[in-house]
Amino acid sequence: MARRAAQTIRRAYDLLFAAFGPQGWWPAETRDEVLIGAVLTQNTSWKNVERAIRALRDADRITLDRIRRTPPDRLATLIRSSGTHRVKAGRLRALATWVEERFAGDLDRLFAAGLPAARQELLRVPGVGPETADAILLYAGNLPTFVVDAYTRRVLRRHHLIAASDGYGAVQALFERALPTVPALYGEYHALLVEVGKQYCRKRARCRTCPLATLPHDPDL
DNA sequence: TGCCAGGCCGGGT
DNA sequence: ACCCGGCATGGC
Repeated sequence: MARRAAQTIRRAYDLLFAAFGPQGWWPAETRDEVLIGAVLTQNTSWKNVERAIRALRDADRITLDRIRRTPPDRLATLIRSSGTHRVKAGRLRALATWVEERFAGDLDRLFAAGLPAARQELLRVPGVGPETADAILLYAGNLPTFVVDAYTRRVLRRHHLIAASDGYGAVQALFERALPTVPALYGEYHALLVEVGKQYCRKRARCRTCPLATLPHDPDL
């Protein structure tokens, strides 16, 4: 039961890693960029986020400190390609302001609190939900918290490892019980799930040739 | 050509 | 405690 699910989770990692190799996530050059990208990619394809990141970089505003001091309208215009840009401009400013005021702009102070304290604090920032918080903690802070996103759910659902009604915490706990507590492993696994989701879960027909097709699954889920 | 993407929030039941 | 609409651009 739970034992079997854990084995499947570990087996799936091996299959995905064999198929795709190391992903080297998060795609960012600095820790600030991880936080920025984590907000920008909310319900948005990474492709559109890349444009926004590029615009921020070209405008020399790709740090939390510069974002905090950019007028909301100006910021919204720069990140327009990421969709829901006025909402995200506000969220970026809220996050940047919070890091400055609460930690004097030093992310080390946030991450030094460790889990679960840093997570609980992050979740109080408006615009930061569970996935965004976990992405920040894992990829910028190197803290072992598993990131659960829409692809993760879809893949696990398809392989009967979760129920449709399972919440974020339940899915996360499944991974964290099945795997050794290693941030690099969590990070690699999440990236692999996104990759397999993008390539094989969008169209039902592709499901057949997915690296995970040898595991029990249902393409209709 | 609609539908959806690496969510989150607020209001209504 | 769930459920739903809003946010919004660009790609397939």
